[in-house]
Amino acid sequence: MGFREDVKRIKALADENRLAIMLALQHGEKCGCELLDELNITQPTLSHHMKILADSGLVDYYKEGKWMRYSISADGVRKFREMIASYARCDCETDGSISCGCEKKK
Amino acid sequence: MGFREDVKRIKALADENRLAIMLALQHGEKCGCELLDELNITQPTLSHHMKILADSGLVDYYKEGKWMRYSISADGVRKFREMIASYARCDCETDGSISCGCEKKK
DNA sequence: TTTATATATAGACATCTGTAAATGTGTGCG
DNA sequence: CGCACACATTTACAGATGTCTATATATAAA
Repeated sequence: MGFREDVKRIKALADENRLAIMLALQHGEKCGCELLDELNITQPTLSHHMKILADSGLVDYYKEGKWMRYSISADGVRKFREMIASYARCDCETDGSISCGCEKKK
Repeated sequence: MGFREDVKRIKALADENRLAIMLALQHGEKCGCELLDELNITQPTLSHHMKILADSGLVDYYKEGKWMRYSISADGVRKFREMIASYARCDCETDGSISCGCEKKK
């Protein structure tokens, strides 16, 4: 029972501004100042959100001159969706190959 | 730009106990007292979490005698994953049929 | 009816979270 | 160098969230 890391990653997406950022990045790389133009938040707040998204693995980044270039991590979003699917699924979707150690009681 | 409802649904999954509950329900219906045995929380706290999961649409429920029977909502988890995928995806995964009104600036 | 069981609600409280103002760091230009 | 721009960090604070205790409601059994 160690869901802490998954909770942290899910929380990365559990914010209106961070959802808007994910959409804004879906058509390619952008720098912080471009994102700032699209969101009604201050620069420190954006910096805060980008750190959370980057830490979660959903967003990649690199520095170019004085700009930070942000982009969606293809691998990050794929793994994220797989993680979500491991919790948000029902019995009719399990393939039977996954052991969970559960016992029916009574 | 109204992500409030999506944020609310994502937050429903952003908690360690609620993740544990989703796993506990993956093999079929359970009542509250069964879930209580598996989680180290008090009954009011479980009641609180079940309300959040039910409100999000991830969990179905009905009352039978003095028991509340909880189960994963097949439709709920499917729609949830689709919602997640609309945010957690990259350019290489878009099919081009989705208009977003974005303009390339500069 | 009394008692036990299952669940919900109300209230209090500590912690977490998003936000902005102020400040610091780094880069590039003149 | 001095200055402007892009971004990060620190600090403070209001509001949200998870948790419990206490209490209420509902169902069923004795």
